[in-house]
Amino acid sequence: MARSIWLRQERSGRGPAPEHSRARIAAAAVELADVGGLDAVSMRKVAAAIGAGAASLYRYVETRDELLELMADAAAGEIDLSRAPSGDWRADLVALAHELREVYRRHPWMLDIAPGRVALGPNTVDVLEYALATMQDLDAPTPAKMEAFALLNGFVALLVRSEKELGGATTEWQESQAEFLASVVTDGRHPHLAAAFATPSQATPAVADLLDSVLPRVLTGLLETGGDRP
Amino acid sequence: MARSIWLRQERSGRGPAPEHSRARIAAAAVELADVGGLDAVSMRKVAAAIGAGAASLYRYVETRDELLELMADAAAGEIDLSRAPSGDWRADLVALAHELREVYRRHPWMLDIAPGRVALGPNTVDVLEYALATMQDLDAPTPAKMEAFALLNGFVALLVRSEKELGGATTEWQESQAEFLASVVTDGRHPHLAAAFATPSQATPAVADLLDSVLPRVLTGLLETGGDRP
DNA sequence: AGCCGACTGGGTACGCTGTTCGCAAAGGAG
DNA sequence: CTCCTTTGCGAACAGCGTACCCAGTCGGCT
Repeated sequence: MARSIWLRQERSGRGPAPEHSRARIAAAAVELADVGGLDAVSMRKVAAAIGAGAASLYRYVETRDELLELMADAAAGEIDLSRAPSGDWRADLVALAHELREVYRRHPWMLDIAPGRVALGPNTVDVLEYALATMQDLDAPTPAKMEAFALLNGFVALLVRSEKELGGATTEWQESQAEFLASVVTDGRHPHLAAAFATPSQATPAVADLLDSVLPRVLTGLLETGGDRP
Repeated sequence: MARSIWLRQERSGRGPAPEHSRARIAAAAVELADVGGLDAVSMRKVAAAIGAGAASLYRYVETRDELLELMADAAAGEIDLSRAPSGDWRADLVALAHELREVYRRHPWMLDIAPGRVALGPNTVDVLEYALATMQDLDAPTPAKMEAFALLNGFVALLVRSEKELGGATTEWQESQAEFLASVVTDGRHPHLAAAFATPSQATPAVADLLDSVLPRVLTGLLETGGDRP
């Protein structure tokens, strides 16, 4: 069984010192991904970015997936955990969600990484520790707290994903999607969908910030088993 | 701009009749993915599965992504939409979520496809139409209903993802993750995490079915703007 | 009836990918 | 000073998505 990259030390003592560092490699990879998406993160390109040969990268990382782990954890490291928990766990978690959202916005490729494997590294674990600290006075079973954290993460990812799809420049792909949708709307067999598109975008309330409106409700529902009402 | 595959007709009239069909191709690709994941869905393998040359696939599909669209829509077609809306939109949406979850469970590769591009095809659009029909008596702005559907989808995906990670056979990767976690727990700098793992899994309530417990709350929060309470 | 032109199937090839292997060079430990 | 571990990396391999081109096939028009 292969040990996690975080359990292998960077320097092995003997032999020549490595010319690069995990941090530098991760930074280079993140930069590439920020510009060209995850597809731009190939072993050859990352190696070239730090001025190394492609095969040399494998001295630092066992597979490409491990490189992605490095990147994800580097991104998690951007979250500011210095603010002490206020005592209001709901507010603290929502604040954490905001912070997380900024990370997702800065590094959209995280959306293509996160779903698959959660991949905890040192920084990710620190974030989890912070979330648990936030909930320390809350009387809820530990698994529920874990689920709450996972849900928070997934919820934020979902939000950023949809805001990336809706807003922003209209891609060619979106246009062809819209064209198909138009043909569906006019085929007569989808009345509700047609009605939905007939309304003149009735004063769209600027997509209320679901982070502040819905997330607290979700967390409450998940963590406060007390006074349940249907 | 390239037209959506759903706007191009399968048969072009002139010339020899195609030897295969989109449905057959999609079915073969789905079968491959069910067994070996999305990685097993290569143009060459799919082509071989239907007894064709690799290059021939491009007569039916413009890119591999379009093939994935075919697959996703085929999966969406497995959802049973025959039950008429009951009048209780919440119950109907939860039932739809259950149906959706079965699809995700049957076709885990959907989890690696859905996040990126929502990719509406004929079947997907039918599901959306059904969801809207379910909410027709509900007095909420159309965009909110759309968000609710997207959220429902994302929520189900999130759930299936976590149940796939937690349950099931312990992979080698999970073991190395656990090993790292153990080292973190014992390093003394993560007290809350340590405490979380110290509790003897206190009567884990079998991960209550979040679909029935949390989803209705989320939907309520999103769609019922009335009597708001902090 | 015959032919033209549009269409399908698919072999081949290109550039890219992740990864492995083997070897030369380098430097700490004894 | 020597030995042995470790590093860097050129070359190679299998597999990928995709473009190109040619041969063969058939529908529609004349």
